[in-house]
Amino acid sequence: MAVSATLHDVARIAGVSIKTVSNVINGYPHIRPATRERVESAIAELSYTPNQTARNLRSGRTGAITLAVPDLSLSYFGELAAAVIHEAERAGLVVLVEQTGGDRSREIEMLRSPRLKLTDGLIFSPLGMGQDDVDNLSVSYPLVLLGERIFDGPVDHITMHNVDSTREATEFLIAQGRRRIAVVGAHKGEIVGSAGLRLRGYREALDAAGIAFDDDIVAYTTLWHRANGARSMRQLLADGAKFDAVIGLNDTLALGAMRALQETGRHVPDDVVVVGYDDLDEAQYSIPSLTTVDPGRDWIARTAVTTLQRRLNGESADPGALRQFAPYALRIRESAPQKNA
Amino acid sequence: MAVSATLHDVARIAGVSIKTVSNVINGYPHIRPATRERVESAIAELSYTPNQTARNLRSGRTGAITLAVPDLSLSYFGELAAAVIHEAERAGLVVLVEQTGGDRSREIEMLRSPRLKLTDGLIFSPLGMGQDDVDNLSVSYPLVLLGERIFDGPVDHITMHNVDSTREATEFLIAQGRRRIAVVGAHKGEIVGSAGLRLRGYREALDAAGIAFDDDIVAYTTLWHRANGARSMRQLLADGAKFDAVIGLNDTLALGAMRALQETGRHVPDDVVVVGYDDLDEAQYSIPSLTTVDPGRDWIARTAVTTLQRRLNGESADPGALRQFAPYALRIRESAPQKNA
DNA sequence: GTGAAAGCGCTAACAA
DNA sequence: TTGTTAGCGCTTTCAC
Repeated sequence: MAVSATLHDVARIAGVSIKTVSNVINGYPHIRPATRERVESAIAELSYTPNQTARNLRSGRTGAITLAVPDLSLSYFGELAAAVIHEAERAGLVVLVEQTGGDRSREIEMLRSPRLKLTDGLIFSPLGMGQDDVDNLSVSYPLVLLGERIFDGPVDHITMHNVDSTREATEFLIAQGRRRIAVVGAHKGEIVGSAGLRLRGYREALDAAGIAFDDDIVAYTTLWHRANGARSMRQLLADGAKFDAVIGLNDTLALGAMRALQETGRHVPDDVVVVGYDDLDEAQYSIPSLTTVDPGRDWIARTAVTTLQRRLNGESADPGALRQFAPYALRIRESAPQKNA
Repeated sequence: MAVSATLHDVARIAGVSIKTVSNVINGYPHIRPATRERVESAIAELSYTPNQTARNLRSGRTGAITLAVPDLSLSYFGELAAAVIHEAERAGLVVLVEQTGGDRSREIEMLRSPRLKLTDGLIFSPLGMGQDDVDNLSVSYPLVLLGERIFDGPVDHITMHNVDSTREATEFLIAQGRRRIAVVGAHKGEIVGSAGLRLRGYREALDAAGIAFDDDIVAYTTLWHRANGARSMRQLLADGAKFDAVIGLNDTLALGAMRALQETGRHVPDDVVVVGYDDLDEAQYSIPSLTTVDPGRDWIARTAVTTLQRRLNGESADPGALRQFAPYALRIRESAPQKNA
């Protein structure tokens, strides 16, 4: 990181060879105490620290991994990154963070970027790429894929029970007597992807309950942030849509929608109940607090790091175990409370 | 990042020397077209990419910087990191993110960590270290300090107008006719640090308006997150404190406090007005939206990166210009609206 | 316009 | 127990 002493400088001062210095630094046990002491005082005198880059070149490893997410200012990815960095630190790895903006071409470019060469492997959470781009995942470095944009790729993949969990959340609303359940954040025509899968879970629950799907209470919006949640909800209200419940396909959408509901005088949960998806920290402290799906973010972070590390250590994937699903749970709070029987 | 072709492999296939290959890669202009073509097809054939680590060793630079923050799951730091990474990318740098947890000893340890050797410089936002730890900032690599924990250190320092901006926010409340302004998030006995400085701005505004400071409406809490904002507010209410306004020393505290107010039936802004500090994305979409101080986060990120880069390029600091203040602005929203005259 | 060779700082065979 | 030496893959004088 700066002009500093080298192994040779230390060796010269201590009157030994660089090998001996190297041995001392790397904790090689069989060194005469007197020698060790001389080396250590030389190290202290020069305040020598090993050049990490040279070590990397020698060892072929950097001890760093890359995490690529759409944007850290999106709460979900901020919390995911926090968890990944935390887990990586426990594994002795540091994390370089890239932001793709969720843009397909930037994601593809990122996969081939020479900048990745700075790290040993990649944890990648795409948002713009789709099934057609699966070939781009055939890269020459260890890669762990997160999310639901691409399936059956040639890489380890950690994903959520999107369909099951959203079905369960919808069933919960139906069990509370709700029949007109609006959706905020759907993506037109999407089959895979978080939006498509969660919408499928929603529809499966409706079907099972014999409730007709009504496209008039489904709001479509691309980027999942608060502003779009609020805008979509205002649009639904302006269109005169009638509903007694809302599912935001993520928490920020739900929070934005809740805000729009309340600014037009609707009461949550008395008039409309609202559920989200992600269990952000914020979901506990919104007003009202948000009923939501906890998608197992910490589990995902931990599994991503340990899986990547296994590949870094050369373990090849068990072909049957490439895909791993995070455990989920419905967190029932005030915005869609459990009715007392 | 993986076993891959080297310059020598390419040179052999192309029938040239490695120097020529290197020239082609680095865009050296004077190469015979035929030669260039042979080299390029050899590169393509082997799908060769340069080994970044070797380049780093040679050049003494990595093209990466470290950003150390308390925790990315704290919205402020998530948004700050997003801005820093964005600016760094524009400057051709990648960013390694470390989380210190805001813990003093981990912060100090981080400054000396050999892991930093992987990058060229550090942007450091401490939370636990204080003025007494200033000596730890005398490091051998380029360092840019963010925040208000340490002043007059030997390094570039980017900070906020904490006192002025909070005074202005408080004056705004006073101008709206508020006299009993509670504070959430104060730190007992703190002089420097965000909490101490912001509280000082608050007191200056009170003094100027001839309003007595009342410790009974100041809630002390260490970690600035939603839960503590809510807890502090509940405590104030339980203690029977009387107030007509609340200043949260950051947005998450203010949002938590607002939540606690509303769950006990208080209306914001009719009964109590609330202002925060940070202008998180969320502040625009809370219910009601939050009046807050925009501390110039993007400016901070941009200035941090450009300042660090200047040091990386060997420019020494102008001693008088080590300290830079971000421009701030009060964002007036629904939680503490501007009264119409 | 292209090649040969030194060396960035370190690790790890292999010797002594 | 310690020293010598050969690279890791690249950039960069300095020749030709």
